[in-house]
Amino acid sequence: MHVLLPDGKQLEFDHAPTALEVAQAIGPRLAQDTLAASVDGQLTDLMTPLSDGATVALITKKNPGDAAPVFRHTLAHVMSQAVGELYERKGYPKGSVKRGVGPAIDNGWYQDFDLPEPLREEDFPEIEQIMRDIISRNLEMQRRQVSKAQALEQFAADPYKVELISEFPEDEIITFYQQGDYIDLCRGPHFPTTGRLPGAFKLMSTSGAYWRGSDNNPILQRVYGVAFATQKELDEYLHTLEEAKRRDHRKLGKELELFTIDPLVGKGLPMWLPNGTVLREELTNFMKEQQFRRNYSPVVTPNIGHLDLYRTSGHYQNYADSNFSPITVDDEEYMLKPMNCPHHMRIYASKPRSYRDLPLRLAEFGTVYRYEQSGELNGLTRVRGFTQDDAHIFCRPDQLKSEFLDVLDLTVLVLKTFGMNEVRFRVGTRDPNNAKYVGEDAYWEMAEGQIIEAVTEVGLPYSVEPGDAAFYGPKLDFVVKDVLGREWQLGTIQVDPNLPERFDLTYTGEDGQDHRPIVIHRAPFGSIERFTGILIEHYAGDFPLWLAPRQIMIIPIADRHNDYAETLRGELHALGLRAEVDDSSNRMQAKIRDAELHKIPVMLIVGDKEQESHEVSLRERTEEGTKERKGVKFDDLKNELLVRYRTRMP
RNA sequence: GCCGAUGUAGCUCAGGGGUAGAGCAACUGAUUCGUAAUCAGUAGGUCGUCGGUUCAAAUCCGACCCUCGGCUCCA
Repeated sequence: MHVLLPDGKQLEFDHAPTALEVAQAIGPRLAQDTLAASVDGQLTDLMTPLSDGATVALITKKNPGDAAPVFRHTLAHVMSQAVGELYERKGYPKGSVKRGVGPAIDNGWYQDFDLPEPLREEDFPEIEQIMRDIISRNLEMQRRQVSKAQALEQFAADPYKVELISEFPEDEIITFYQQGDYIDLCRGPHFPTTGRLPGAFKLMSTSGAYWRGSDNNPILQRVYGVAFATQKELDEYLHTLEEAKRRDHRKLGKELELFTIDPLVGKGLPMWLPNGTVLREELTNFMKEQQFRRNYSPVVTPNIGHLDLYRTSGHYQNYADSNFSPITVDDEEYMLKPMNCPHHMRIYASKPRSYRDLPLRLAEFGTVYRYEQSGELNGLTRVRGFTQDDAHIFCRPDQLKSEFLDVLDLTVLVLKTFGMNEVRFRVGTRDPNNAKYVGEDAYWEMAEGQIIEAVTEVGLPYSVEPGDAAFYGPKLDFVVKDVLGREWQLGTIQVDPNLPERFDLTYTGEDGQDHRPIVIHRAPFGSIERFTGILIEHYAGDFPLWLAPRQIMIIPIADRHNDYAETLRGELHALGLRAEVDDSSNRMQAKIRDAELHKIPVMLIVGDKEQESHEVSLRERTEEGTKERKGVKFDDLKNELLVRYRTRMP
């Protein structure tokens, strides 16, 4: 038996060694400082026997962050043990705490419990204290392997573990880990001792979670924790959470008076306030301009449709759970529209189409209504009524790729315009083993191939995710990462031969025969509500000039400058710029503070000097901070602002 | 929908069985000031809703609603 070290050195053993034994063979000091190992690139612990010829890189106290998933996992066990001890302190007999799963996740871990009485967040400090105590006991994490029968006996008192073990194959060797008197079924890996665990952890929250993720199962109590190799990283993470709170679009939406959600109107039904509407209209104008250039044809369709329309499209049957219930009028049934496509299909069908008419690009800012579960509703990002920047491109198979390329081009322009630089494209293809996908193999191969060709041609980074396609065709989603590293799914492009089929859409080809068009569904913003929510957080409310609902605040230093300020406001307004005068009796400093708090990007300060020479003093909020320019000719500034606005520069 | 937490003035929050509090915002008056808070005064609340306990409920109990954190779902 031998193992390889990263420097190419080879170590011989007369048995399958663990990574700890490898470390000991190199030196006892190293063995003490080793936390985990990377074996053939896979994170492993020190207690697991290695296979012959494996390459072993030891992770030591020098860079403990490399072993983060391992110590997070071990901390889940330590917390699990601590919770057991807490309930003993509360007077419950040993074994009354039952456990679900407890994996490491991004930034930390969670552990599910079935508890005799719910855990409260007030209990966190005590649990953390017990955890620190367990760490200071420096318990050894022992790895044990038993047969399935022995495991069933070992965990007989814990129904959740029994359920998991029962599903293993009969001959499976079952691994569990033990520290002190705490034993848990677990695949590992773990730190060798609790004493080597970092102290930079914190219990964050508790919530309910269904056993094995199914709402038919009992609900367990899940406790979340975060952990890092160093206190500094933990502090940074907590700071990021604070930053996320500061950027929260629900908070900023209220402060900047962008939108409101009123229970009397209905939950999940946001109303756009004047400031928010200005922002929304800037977004839709941008998209309208682009669609005009790309020869889209705008259409408008009603907010409800006959139930037969959705029976034909399949939306009524396939998405019954998330539609609003039908409305009966004069013995006919109607439904709030959950998608715009069925209406657009009927517009296509409203007259005979020739191959010369294609591609036909029907675009609509269409408002749709979907019944989202109440617990899902969230500000603007998850709502029951929203508007899509929707379009359906009806094309011939030979036009598919060029149309797809044009949609991709538009998408990339959108991302660039809003400074969303970290973006990921996800090509959802069919899972060949899943029967839900309709249509012929030849079609799928053609459509999937064309999408991947188009994405490659544009030179975008993409991943292919089998099984992620819609049941009728492949799709392309774009996912952006924000400044805080959170991912948001924006728009989507889907290729669909199914709806033209269901609606029996045809065009007359060159050959005089009827042919079936293909439809591309696309929505670069996706939902305008959701996109706006993401934009608010992306800019932290500091919108670029063209998007800022309140662009310019003119600040007269004293009342005698109000008339001059009002003249300037009128001139700016005549150019289409959004300018206001703060003619309150506040001091200039207070007016500036007020404009700052409202995140108004441009402040024009005018006093005696400016009034005499038809100038302004400029104070701007920029990404780099406050920028001041004094003695600026107003006529020059007017032009500058107008150009910036029209060209959508920051 | 499920689990848990929360709900006091427009906003941020204090109070906790016996007359409802502060700061900011609003309004009125004074002040006219050079790059993030001028001073004084006035007004503002069915303490989420409904019910119960009590001589007395914003406070204790119950149900419901909204919101928040998760779970599940997302054409």
